[in-house]
Amino acid sequence: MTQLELGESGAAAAETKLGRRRDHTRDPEILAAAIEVLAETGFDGMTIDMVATRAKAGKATLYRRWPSKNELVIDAVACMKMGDLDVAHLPDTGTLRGDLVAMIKPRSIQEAEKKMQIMAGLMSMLSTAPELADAANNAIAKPRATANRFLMQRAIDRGEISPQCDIETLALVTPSMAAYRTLIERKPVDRDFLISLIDGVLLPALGLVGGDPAQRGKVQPPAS
Amino acid sequence: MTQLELGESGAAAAETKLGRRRDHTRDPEILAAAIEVLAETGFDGMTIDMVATRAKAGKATLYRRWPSKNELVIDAVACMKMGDLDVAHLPDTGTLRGDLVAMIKPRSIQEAEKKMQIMAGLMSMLSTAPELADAANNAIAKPRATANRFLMQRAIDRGEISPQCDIETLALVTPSMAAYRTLIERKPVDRDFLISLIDGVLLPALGLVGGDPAQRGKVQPPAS
DNA sequence: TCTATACGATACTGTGGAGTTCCGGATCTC
DNA sequence: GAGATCCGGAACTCCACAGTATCGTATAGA
Repeated sequence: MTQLELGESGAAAAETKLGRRRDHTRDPEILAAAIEVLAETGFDGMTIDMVATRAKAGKATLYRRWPSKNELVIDAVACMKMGDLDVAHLPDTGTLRGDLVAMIKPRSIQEAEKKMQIMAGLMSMLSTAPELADAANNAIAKPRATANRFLMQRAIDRGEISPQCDIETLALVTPSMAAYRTLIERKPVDRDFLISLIDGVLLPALGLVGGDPAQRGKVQPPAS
Repeated sequence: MTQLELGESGAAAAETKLGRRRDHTRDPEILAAAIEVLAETGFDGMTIDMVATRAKAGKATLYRRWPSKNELVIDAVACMKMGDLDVAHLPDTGTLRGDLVAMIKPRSIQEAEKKMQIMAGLMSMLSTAPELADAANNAIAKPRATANRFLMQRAIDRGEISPQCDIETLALVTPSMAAYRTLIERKPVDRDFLISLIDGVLLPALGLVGGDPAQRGKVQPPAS
């Protein structure tokens, strides 16, 4: 956003006046390189030279576009658009469990893990750059929770689960626990893990059976 | 552990031979100072001078004990013992909900938030120092999950909840979601949030009612 | 074709922090 | 009290990286 504003409004007039305009066609490559390096080394380990080299650009070129390393990173995170989690592309299998399981794809797992790497790399910067915290939250964290919320709301609408359910909180279960597992436990977020979340936490909490239907009815009433 | 071994076995003999031995009485203060600075500035923002100044020690003194900044931090995290989550001190109210709610104390919330600050500060280092990742996980993450698991197992033993429940996964719900909320969403982990986890996720998933008993029975059978 | 400008590459500067060395004074042991 | 050693403090070296300046080249526009 930052550089888009500059590129499209302020600078453009001056650029067309004389000679050729600044070549913005390579900006996406630079931003992508920044994201890659960020994911691999973290914000503090990342150097401008690394990004420039990876993007096959000169360091000066980067500084012609972004005033500092911080601005570059903020822009890179804000412009980061990964695979679609748009409402239009979400699965619709007819049952909530079907939908949730259908969202487990190797591609989306891999993407989520990369997002988490990026988030880990940003961690040290988040407390001192609130704008970055927002950008990271919007690009990395929110989309999955939004998708979950949508699927659950649809399940409520068709009467599969009770409208009393706390879907606000439940929509955060998968992203939270996947983040915890990746960032802190350092274990892989594989299919088994996600299935155990669905069948061991989400569906039971929503009043649906988990994995083993045999456990239905075995639950005792609460000691009141 | 590292410095304890050195202090008690190898170096001790040499130290007693001549003059007085190295004064290890101030090590805890130094480690505590390191933890404080770590929580405030993160690993990369932390300097040895900051730690030395805060501990009212000389920088050279720190290097006499730990060979590098990394070792110091690893030791500080490993030796970090905060308020007790020992099994012996856990609440026992007779019901699982009572126990879980009894664990919500301003003191423990505050402590958990500090732990998360530390974890955030360590994040950038975790991928390059596996030993640190283990130390951090043991000191920061595991204790709360262990406590939750103990409370749930006790609830199983007294027949309050089904033994089929996936308590392994469910024990991680609170720490995971609290971590996500602190580190990524940057919202406070307050009592309301924890209560909504207990009543909106944990208890329903365990087959107990959540907050509002009126919703019992409204749940439809699963679409099979 | 000519000119102006942006480009990539590279050399340079300045700063900040890791790790080292040295010193005067305090403290323990004998 | 004497001797040895460790302490806190401060000055020092060394290096990595942010940010700047320069240069030869490539290319778009006139």
